Amino acid sequence: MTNTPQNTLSELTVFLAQTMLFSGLPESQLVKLATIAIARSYDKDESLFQQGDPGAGFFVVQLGRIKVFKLSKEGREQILHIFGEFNHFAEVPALDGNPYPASAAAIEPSTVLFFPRQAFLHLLEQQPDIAINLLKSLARHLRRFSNLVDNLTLREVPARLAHYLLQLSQQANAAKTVTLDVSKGQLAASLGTIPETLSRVLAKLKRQGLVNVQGMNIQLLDIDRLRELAEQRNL
Amino acid sequence: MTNTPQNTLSELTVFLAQTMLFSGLPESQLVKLATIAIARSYDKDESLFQQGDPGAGFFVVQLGRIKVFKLSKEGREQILHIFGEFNHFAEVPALDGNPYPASAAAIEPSTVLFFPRQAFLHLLEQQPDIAINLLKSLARHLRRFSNLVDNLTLREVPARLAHYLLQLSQQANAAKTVTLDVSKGQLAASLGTIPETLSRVLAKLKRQGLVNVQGMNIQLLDIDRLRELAEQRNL
DNA sequence: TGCACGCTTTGACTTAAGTCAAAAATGCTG
DNA sequence: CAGCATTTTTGACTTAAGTCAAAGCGTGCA
Repeated sequence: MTNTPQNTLSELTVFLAQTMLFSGLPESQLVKLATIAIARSYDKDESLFQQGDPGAGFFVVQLGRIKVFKLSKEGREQILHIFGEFNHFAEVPALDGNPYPASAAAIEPSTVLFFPRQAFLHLLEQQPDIAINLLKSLARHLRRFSNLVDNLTLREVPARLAHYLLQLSQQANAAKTVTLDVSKGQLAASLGTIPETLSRVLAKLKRQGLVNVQGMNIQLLDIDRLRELAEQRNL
Repeated sequence: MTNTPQNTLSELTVFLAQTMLFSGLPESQLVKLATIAIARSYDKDESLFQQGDPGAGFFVVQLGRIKVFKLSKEGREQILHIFGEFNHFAEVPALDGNPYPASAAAIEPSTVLFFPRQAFLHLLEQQPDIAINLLKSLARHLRRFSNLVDNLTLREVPARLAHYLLQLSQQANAAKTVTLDVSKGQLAASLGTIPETLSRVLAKLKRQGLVNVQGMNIQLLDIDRLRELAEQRNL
């Protein structure tokens, strides 16, 4: 990790205004926020913090992508979410001061803004608007979790994969061909499985004529049946 | 469901002040809150709302217990959490107006206070203290979820069960014998499994001399090994 | 250009946990 | 207290998904 002090204050405020958390705030508040933010850069695979570390503050992704994940004792990884530019995470430890409940690492070279807990709490007290935005933000995280639990326990791997592919397609406004935004290994960890299983399931979908796979590009051949598969939860 | 208008306003304010969400609020605010609250009673197994229903508002449990759960298409149930007296839930749909992401039902005869979305949002705007409490509350929910995902995907059933039993023991300040607070069927649904599997796992722990089971009472015979088992995530 | 490393795939096998069905236990309710 | 309904347990079986090991690929670096 390296501290990267190259942002000017006005660059920072412009950036902050584009995040969900700080959008709509008056310039004066943004400047204060920019003052307490600490820019940090991370290499690919470098860790930001580990599960159990004291909750020192929260992060806003300025550039790159950060995965937040849990690790089992045997080393299996469950990715909770991957955060991209303008996203923020770890607000809860920043709020309650308890340890981070998960770990975080950069999946590509990344720059983040770190907001130390105390300074942030201080600002929060003064600015109720931030509290409202923070509420929205936590609400979003909660819906994500609720969805994750649903996927992980009530659907089997093929359904989770189909669901994921359809979502990707959605985001690329209903494109028939999608490009994976993470490596297959990371995708497996996001779907709550391992690379071998993902590979086999993809091969099965291919065999059944639902998709065509070449590397990271996946052609969705039969959206209807994929949708059916995604809907069909558990067995 | 029946509306139960028997609370007096002062009874209500006294009650509300004891919830995490409304603690520390001035009397005047509590009265306003009491005015918009609607008391409802439910029989055992009666539904409060279903996944997908429009987010009409949130709930505070006055009496009894409410389970919040997801259902797979095949009817398997995953309990997200069971809320008891003074607990509140479904704040997110009340905040963002989107549909309930899960279903809720009474697991015993229960009375809840329902806070309709619009009236609540109105109060929220006027009272920043409520926003702060709400933040704490959502933070708590998020930590719970994070823990749930950990359990469900990174630990196998025996570890989840051991973890649950130890937690129960903790709550009864380290009692050696705990009484299940829910039926075994509901416990299975909380642990992300089915009654048959739970039954078998309990039998195994018994065979191994870790516990003694008689109905809902479970004697923890070897806390250390239980702890080991709980710690041991996945295989 | 080539080779070396990491990622992905494939194969053979194991295993945790689900399914279905029936028996046993429990607990209400009249 | 009997009798019925629900819950829990047990048994035999199936299956999804994990493990371990080896083989393919593919990309980037020297």
